[in-house]
Amino acid sequence: MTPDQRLVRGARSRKAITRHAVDVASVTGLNGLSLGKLADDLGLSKSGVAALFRTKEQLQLATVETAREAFLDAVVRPASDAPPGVTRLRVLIERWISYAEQPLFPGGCFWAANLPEFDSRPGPIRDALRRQHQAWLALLADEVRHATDAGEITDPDPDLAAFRIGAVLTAANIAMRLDEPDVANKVRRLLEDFLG
Amino acid sequence: MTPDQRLVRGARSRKAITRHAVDVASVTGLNGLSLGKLADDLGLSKSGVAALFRTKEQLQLATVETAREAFLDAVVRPASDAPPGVTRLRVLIERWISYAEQPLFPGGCFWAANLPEFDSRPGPIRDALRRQHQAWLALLADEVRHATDAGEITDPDPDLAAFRIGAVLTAANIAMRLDEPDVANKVRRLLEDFLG
DNA sequence: CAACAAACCGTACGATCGTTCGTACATATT
DNA sequence: AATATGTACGAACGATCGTACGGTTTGTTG
Repeated sequence: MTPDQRLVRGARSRKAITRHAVDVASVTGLNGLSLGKLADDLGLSKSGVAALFRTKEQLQLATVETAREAFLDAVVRPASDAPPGVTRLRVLIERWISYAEQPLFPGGCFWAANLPEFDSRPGPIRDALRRQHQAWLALLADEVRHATDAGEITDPDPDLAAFRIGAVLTAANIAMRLDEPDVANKVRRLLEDFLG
Repeated sequence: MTPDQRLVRGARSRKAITRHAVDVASVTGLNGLSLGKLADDLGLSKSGVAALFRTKEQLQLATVETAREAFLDAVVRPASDAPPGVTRLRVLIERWISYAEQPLFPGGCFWAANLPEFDSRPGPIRDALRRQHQAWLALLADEVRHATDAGEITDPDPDLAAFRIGAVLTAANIAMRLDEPDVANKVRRLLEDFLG
């Protein structure tokens, strides 16, 4: 069962395209993507790009998925080395701040950039973005739960705590994008206040 | 000095167009605006709309300004009846929740929808949106300052408090747009916890 | 009355968009 | 060896975009 090299090639091309599309979409939004632009940027033909994803919406969906993988690699996976509870929570937050401060994507947080554009437009793209957003909040909530179970902190509503953490982080992303000073420390103070 | 009726007419037309443009932009974003679409929606000609605003960017800027006025009418001005400090802060927050829950604009908060789209794109639109965003946070901070000066609450950093309130509110807007349940009460609990 | 200005329209322009079709080539399958 | 599949391309399509020009109508100013 040797792998089909045609499919391997295709998968590699798709990945290269969506990885670049993530960068573009973090600035211009998923709607700002254009097949011609992407093709030009990568030295491909427009029809070639269009053929790999049968429609633009599928390109956008694949882009969303690629963004998720990059986010997991940069933020979530590194934190899984830390012990559950408050310390892992701290690593997650610290990683997220780096993710926004030395931007993994040139436009900052991918979801902060694209959720507002699609949250009022029903369809598979909104569904995918919402699913990922909820997964991120659920991850935070789980860690808060761990922390309360271990007695590290006391919090009556882990879901609410996760909502609050997520709110501060995405607000921090906007503030950084608007070139406001000292945002990272602002966030650290707010969240340390919460964890202490 | 009777007013020039031609200019009056023009101003009224511009207002009608930008008021509709605000609604559209709250869903599709300011980039999703199109002269042809706006003209069709309002029964005008594309070239007529284009002539009233000399360029699309100026239409977008006028749209941003119209959104600001509508926001002031719906959220800020009603709260100015309440006495400064905690109670006015409460009215502001309650008004903002209504503003997002029974949306003044069909796509929810105008700035939550458009700031992420322009925060990485230098230019007059980003500048205008940022100015308004900062004015909103400054308003919240001023009210927090009033409250601490009056001894109603104790808070070492009103700017940080405003950042926190704004963060929770915009996160609430997203959550509502994603059809999550009971968001308003979530927010009320978080902010009451802060004000109490 | 003459000159001007603004609102508004119809038309047309170049550009860009997503999509489709036919084709060439490499790889798998039978 | 014959057939099918997937990548990639060039060319062309209809649609839509922002903008520009000329002309008509209505109101203002000299």
